[in-house]
Amino acid sequence: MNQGLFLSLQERGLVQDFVPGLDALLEREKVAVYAGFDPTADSLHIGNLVPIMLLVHFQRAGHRPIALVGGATGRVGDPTGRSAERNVLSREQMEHHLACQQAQLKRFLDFDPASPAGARLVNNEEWFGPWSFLDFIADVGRHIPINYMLAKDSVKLRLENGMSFMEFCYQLIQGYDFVHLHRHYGCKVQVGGSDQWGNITTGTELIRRMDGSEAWALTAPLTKKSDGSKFGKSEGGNIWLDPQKTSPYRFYQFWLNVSDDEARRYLPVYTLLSMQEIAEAVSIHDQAPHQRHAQRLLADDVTRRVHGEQALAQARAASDLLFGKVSRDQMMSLDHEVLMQALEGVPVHQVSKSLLVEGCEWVPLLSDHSGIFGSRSEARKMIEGGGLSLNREKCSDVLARASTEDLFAGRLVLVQKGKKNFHLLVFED
RNA sequence: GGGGAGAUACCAGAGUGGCCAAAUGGGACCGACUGUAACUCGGUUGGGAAACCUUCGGAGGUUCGAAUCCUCCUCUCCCCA
Repeated sequence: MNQGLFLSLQERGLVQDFVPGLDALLEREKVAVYAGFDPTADSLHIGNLVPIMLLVHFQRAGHRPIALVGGATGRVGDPTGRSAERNVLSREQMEHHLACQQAQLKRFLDFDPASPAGARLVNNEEWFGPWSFLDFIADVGRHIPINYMLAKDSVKLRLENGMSFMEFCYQLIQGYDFVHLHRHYGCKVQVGGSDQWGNITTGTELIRRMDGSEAWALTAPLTKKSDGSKFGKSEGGNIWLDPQKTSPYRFYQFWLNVSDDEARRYLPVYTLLSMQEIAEAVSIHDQAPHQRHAQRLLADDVTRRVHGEQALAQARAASDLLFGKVSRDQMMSLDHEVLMQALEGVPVHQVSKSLLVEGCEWVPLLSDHSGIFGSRSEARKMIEGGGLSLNREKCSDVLARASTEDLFAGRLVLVQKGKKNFHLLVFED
């Protein structure tokens, strides 16, 4: 616990690059530290979690975090890691995105204005909004050599295929954010993902040239999955923090499904557990890898922090229902409310109850009537292959007919296509 | 502007008059195994219970019969100006 913040971040695998002297600075004084967030979507996603966790660690060590949402930078567009110019968002869209992201950030950081380490939330639109282009190039542009800007990877890589002047200027905009925060909030450190290194150092460079003052930077390694594929995506796309976009159940499942190796690496990065606690957990995990102790710990911790205790409980209940050893009878006896919560996010298909009375066969019911299967053959083949379960009981008879006995809660049937694809069939009057 | 090659299912890619709903590989999905894993193995991958129907860039044509031959059109790639 007495270990310095910097060393502890290093130990957790949160340090990729840093400006020398940062270590000493953090021991010497309490500073303000900022991280920026791009308003490209109406929710943050788990890729944003790393810079957020960095800010959290800083705050816990008594430093003041500043979360910057990029109203201005969002209008320009960061060229980093992009091969083509991206679409520009409308102003209304961006306002909406910013508001959503701000609300999410408040879950992680303590914004108590009375505390010396109370977090601040700023929008760079505030200082860029009223500024004219001429003023900007006169006040800021004169201080930076174009060779310096051209040398950045984000620019170099794009010179071949061309990039707009707007995107070229991006690093200056972000760089000036740092200058502004340095002047008005005494911000001395910027943190971000390692892809932001170029943009961040433009900021420290500007501070040096414009104010003759020193500033520091720290970047965290970009999280990569062990197979090298991109982190934060699943079948359904990005894993968002917004429960409307990624249900707590999906979110929980994402973490629960990471590999052993990933779980080991993610625990220090995405949770606040001490290294000792993590070491103990990993040791328990290694004794019985199939129990996936590490994944459970990770999923519990992250889901709890992002979605809260209640959502976590529901996500776990849903996981038990869908993957646990819940039999048909047990399921039938479950409380309707609990069940519906557990099944939140499962696609719902409505069909007429009259089909049931007629004793309709399952095959047309699951294809023509509900659209769960694209065609009858597909449904039939799935049944023949043993891949269909109704209410967690395998259905192997192609000619089976639906009856009222198959319903739970009077009107529902849980259809399971293979192991992981669930659909809820609702019989309407 | 001139010459050549090509367009086949989710992708890649065989097939050049009937045996073609179309080889093979990849992907995807399912099953067994398993840890809601990896690996491996097996299956499925246009519709239809079936007869059979609709598909091989588009539109016509030849033929008993066309992915396959002919005509036109659209698009792609390559070479020469």
